[in-house]
Amino acid sequence: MQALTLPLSQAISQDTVTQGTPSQPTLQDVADRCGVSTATVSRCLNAPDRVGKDTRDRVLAAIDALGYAPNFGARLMAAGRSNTIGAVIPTMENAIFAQGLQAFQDGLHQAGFTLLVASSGYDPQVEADQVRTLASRGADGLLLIGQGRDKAVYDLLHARGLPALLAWTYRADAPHPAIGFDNVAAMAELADAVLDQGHRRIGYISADTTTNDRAAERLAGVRAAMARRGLSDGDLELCTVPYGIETGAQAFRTLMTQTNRPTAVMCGNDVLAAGAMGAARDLGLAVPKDVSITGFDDIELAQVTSPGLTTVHVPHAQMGAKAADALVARVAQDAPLISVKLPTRLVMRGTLGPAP
Amino acid sequence: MQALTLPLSQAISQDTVTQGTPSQPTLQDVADRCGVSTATVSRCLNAPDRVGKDTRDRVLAAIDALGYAPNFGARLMAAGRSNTIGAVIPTMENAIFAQGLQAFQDGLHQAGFTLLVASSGYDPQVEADQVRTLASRGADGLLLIGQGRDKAVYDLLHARGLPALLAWTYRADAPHPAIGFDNVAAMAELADAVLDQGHRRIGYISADTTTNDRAAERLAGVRAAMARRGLSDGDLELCTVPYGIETGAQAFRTLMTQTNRPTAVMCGNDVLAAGAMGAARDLGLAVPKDVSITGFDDIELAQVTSPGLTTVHVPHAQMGAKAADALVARVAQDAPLISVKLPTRLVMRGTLGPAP
DNA sequence: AAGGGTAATGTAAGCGCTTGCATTCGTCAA
DNA sequence: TTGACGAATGCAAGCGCTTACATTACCCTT
Repeated sequence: MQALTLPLSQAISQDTVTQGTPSQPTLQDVADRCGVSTATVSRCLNAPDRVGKDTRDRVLAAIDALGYAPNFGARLMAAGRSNTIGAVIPTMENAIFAQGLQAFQDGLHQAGFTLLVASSGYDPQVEADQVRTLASRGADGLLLIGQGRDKAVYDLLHARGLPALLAWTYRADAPHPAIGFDNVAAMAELADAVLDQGHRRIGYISADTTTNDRAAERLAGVRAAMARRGLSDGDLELCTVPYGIETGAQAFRTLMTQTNRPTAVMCGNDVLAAGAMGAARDLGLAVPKDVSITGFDDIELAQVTSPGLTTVHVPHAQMGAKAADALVARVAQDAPLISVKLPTRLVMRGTLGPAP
Repeated sequence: MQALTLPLSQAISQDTVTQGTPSQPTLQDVADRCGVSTATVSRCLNAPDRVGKDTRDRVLAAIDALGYAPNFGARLMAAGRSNTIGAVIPTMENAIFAQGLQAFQDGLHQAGFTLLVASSGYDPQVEADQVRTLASRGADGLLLIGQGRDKAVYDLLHARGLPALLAWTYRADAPHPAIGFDNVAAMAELADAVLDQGHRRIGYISADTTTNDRAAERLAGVRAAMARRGLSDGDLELCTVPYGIETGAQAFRTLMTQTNRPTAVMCGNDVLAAGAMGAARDLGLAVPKDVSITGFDDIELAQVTSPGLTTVHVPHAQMGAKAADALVARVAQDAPLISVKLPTRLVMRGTLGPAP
């Protein structure tokens, strides 16, 4: 065992740098080896029932023996299909999309599809780039997050004939097929619960609403709920920050150090809320006695804070799985993409209490 | 706004199902449009300085006008390079690899490379499959997690001439280039800190050590530290569970409900530790007064528990960035892959205290 | 026994791009 | 003026695979 204080250390082992030609076995090699044509081998792989049983066995054995694996580029070019679905998500940094994406990937894998993931960092320009990249890589279909993006992107998809499914969003009036939930209504329901506890000064920590339509919708949900009770916009103290635990903490401090501070701080998602929880602890504020805090998404984080975060549960896994099924059906059987609205559910843990 | 209680709902909008041929513009189209050969257009893209300035401008304009994007499959087949790096990680579900991966992706993107991510679910068989898939997709290089995997996988990589870099691991005696940290030493250091607090009955919650060499190494670190103090294996209460917050909680309950229970519970990573924290709360045990808990990794979760988790900080972002640089250099300039050991650091938050 | 049908397999034409080599053409030195 | 040379460009051969169509070999049916 080594001392832990070793400095960042030096070269130890290295791989063998490019030598000879490791050239892969090709269809032709397999064909030669069992005295059939490449067509037959190809059919063994793509339509096994169109090949005689013994030939098939022989071919499969040869494939195994040679360690043959089809060349993706060639296949893509010849067949025009890639058995690949691309996904562009805003970020991989936090766990918001992790569980849904994992389910999505599992679903695809089961159907023999591969998932290509790209992240945009919430930048529309980058997202457009990533879509282009995935398209030119031959993705057969795409999963995108949210509705809000440049028309140019939708045009590109249409021009390419590339089916796209939107996720983490659902709006009855949306022009594109989507699978998700109603951000507005879900956050409004949570806001109702908060207002029911007698809170009238509400703080709200939001992600940037200009490039993130889910964030905008959630904010709209709070506003709607407040309006229904006759509360004005002035009763909502808004603080917009980038996603992150630390930024959430800062925003919370900002909200709580002003005069006439809110009695409840609602957050656009659990990550921000977790940050707020930490800041509350540091400020010596008891949750929910001194201040209530809520989140949104119900990711793992929400169970870990103390007390557990009151939040909105989103069926991530179900959404990912259904999205995979839908896209596979669309790509493989030309089934139309259909919008689906999934139910969300309030999860009352311990961070929401009556107004002091 | 809709009622939140709406049932999982039905078809609303659908995309236009396959029509006409959306066929993309090709190199030939671009070439025709400006009266040059495809070779010239290709060179404009791949070796601009080998083309006259005015021709180049004309071609680039045409590319823009036509919205041309190169066909990846064709390019891969003709050139044999894909400008793609693949990564196979155990899971996307929790945040353990998220931050490192994000940094990795950023680094690659900056160098003009694309990242392909696949996850294995800690299943060696699936991992081997994913490696094969990525290889046949023309990945120019691979990032893999940990050292432990079947020799067949390494053979495959070697046969393909596919450079691979291992991450989240570093061992001086390792046969393959790796960038990471010394799991054994890092966990031993943490165990020393625990033992320094007078704990003698140690509980340890581990992930499955048979398919996860990092988990095995961390466990070895604890054992080594204990051995150095003359403690026997009997003083270590081991509980092995799959990764997860809930499984961590269960394991903690198991450890604490037995007679002669441990005074400190060390966990193989922060996710398990977060679960343990929750279980401690539910059992009415104060941390660290009644029991100490430690984690490993220092992911976001670790800041969110109350009190904050005492853990081992791993330089995820640095690791991801360096891995990207190394692989790009290897692929683009044939630079040898070099093993790098990064420093870890104990983070004393609040969950480790003196033995009761 | 002949004709027709079917299942199994082979033939060969691309898919869109890169790149080694050939060609063209203008420039410059002798 | 001529030849050599280099820069710019064109030509065309693949890269490994899929698939429409052609061919072959059987097995039935009448």
